[in-house]
Amino acid sequence: MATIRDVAQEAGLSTGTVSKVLSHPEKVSKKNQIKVHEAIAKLNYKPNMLAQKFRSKRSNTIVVMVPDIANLFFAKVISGIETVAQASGFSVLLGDTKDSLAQEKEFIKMVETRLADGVINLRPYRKSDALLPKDGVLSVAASSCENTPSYSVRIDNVGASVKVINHLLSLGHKRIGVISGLKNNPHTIDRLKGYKQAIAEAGIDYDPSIVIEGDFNYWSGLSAAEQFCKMTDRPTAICCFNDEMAIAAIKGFSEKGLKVPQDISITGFDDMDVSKYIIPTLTTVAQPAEKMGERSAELLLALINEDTPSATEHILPYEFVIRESTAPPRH
Amino acid sequence: MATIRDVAQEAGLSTGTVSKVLSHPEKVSKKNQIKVHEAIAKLNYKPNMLAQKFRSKRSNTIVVMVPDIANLFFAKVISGIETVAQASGFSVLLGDTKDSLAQEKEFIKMVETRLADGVINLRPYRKSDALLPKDGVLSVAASSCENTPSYSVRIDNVGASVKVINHLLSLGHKRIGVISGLKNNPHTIDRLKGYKQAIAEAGIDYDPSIVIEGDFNYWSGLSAAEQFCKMTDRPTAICCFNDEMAIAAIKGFSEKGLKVPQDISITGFDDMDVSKYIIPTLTTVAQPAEKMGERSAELLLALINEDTPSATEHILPYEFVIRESTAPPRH
DNA sequence: CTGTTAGCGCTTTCAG
DNA sequence: CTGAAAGCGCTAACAG
Repeated sequence: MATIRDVAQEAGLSTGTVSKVLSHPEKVSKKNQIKVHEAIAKLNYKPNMLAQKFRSKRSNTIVVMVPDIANLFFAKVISGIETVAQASGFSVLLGDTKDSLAQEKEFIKMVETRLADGVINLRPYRKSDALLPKDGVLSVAASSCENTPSYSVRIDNVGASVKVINHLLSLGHKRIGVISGLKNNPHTIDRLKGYKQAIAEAGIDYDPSIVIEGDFNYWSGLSAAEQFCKMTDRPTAICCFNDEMAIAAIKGFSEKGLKVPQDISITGFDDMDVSKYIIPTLTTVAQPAEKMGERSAELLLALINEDTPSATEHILPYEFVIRESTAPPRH
Repeated sequence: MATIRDVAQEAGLSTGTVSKVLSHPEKVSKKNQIKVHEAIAKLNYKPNMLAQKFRSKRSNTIVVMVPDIANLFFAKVISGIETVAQASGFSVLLGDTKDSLAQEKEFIKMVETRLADGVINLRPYRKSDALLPKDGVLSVAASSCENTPSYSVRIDNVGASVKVINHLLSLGHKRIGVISGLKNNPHTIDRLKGYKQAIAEAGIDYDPSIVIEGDFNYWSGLSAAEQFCKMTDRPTAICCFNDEMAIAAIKGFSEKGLKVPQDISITGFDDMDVSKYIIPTLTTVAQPAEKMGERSAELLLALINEDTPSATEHILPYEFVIRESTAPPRH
């Protein structure tokens, strides 16, 4: 394996000059630049980046921690991060934490040990369970929630939730159920806050019996739908806290002979691709996933370059998409 | 930032001993181990992994090249890779190539420059467009196709395709259409080969007019369905080369008033999660995505450890899942 | 078991 | 503009 010294020897120059040709060619005479490039070609020399990074104390790498990479929303955020990172010559180290705090610690250690320059966390978290921010660890939270204790990028979950409920109210729904995420999940908390706020404004009392806890996965949506079917005073509309559970609910109600949206309206959250494919297409809140990734990466790179970002919280616009799954209630 | 020398000084020992405590503690006396750990804690020392990797010439990193990370199938393969890599103390560097060969070259360079020990490629390729294998670059192809010129992991695409068509034939279908992927995509080639093989065996002539080229994306499936609707001698069943196009086709036919499966049967490929959610649920070929990722990682790690893997081609079992979207044709 | 020492391959002053 | 030389922080002989 050829080293810089071999190249120097081959070119009849010093290692310092060769190094300069690679990083600051304008400071080397044209003649010697050519000599060096010829030697590099002849020896098929590839600089050892590990040595380069070690020496220059810059890893040019960021780590992205994700609870579950096989989740389309996260995958899209990551895609946005990659775009920005690549454009700046940064690599992204993927950290699939499988929702384990121990794993998160492991990945944070990567930046403490200089393997990476900073970290983007895709798990939403509040002060209580926050491993971040941490001294000496540059970090930003993507897809975060209210009161995130560090640089963060998110949508206004509370506002989006209010918008969904107002849409249902305006269609004439009075009894609106919820399939939420896990109780202590930050997104659940924010979206539930919006729900309560909206119905309160409409003069409707909060009825916990029609707020069923899900876990953002398909099966929990299905089982919630079954529970709703058994109710004597069933809601005429259900607001689901993500698309996956909404799609499951549609399936669940259909199987019990209820038609969506004629018999019951359903809304989602996220706007996954499939949400425009299914029958009926889903009314939902579109999060700008790729954009959120891009912004997070820009923020982190700014931090790494010791710029001070303009703001701590970056709240991106969402879009409320009305499709076929919502309609006025039968009376 | 504390270095190993600071720790050595604090503990009243040499750097060699400190280093050994970290890597081979059994070769150091208990007493000194304690001293070292105390010094580490006191100084909040974190070893510089960049120096460590540089010195030991092992990056303990693999790069995964993926054409599009926001594709659930790939995301699942990656998840499998992560699992195995993490268990062996390896990190995975994510390389979203966005289908660009130039980007692939960039990522391959990472292993040539010792930033990574090897690479897993998720884009299927043949000899013609192969950047890999390459001297000095350990690599394995995950989700590959026939005639992949390197270590590879895949399912038997030809056989799976035959199975799908035989299922449709056994239901009584005689005119079976195809929505394929891009013509020169290796998976398209393998699956089309299976299709031709199966109808030939059934004594049916190949009719290119009912084989419509898609691109594995939703919109191409939708437009193909519309083309089929216009045909006077429309097929009674359509074999789609992935689930996304199959789901689009179901939507397309439904919009034209055709019922699936009563009026037309549809099959997919991949078995994405949504395929069991949609209405009707989709008959499809389930690829063991996570397993494929795990196997690929195991293979690459073996290569890195200079073991010689048992085989070059690893063909994993697929599962043919019969659901609601296929039924006998109306006559 | 412990300390000493010689680098890994590269970048970066600093003279010339 | 170029070369010589001093390390970056760590590991791995080797000698004691």
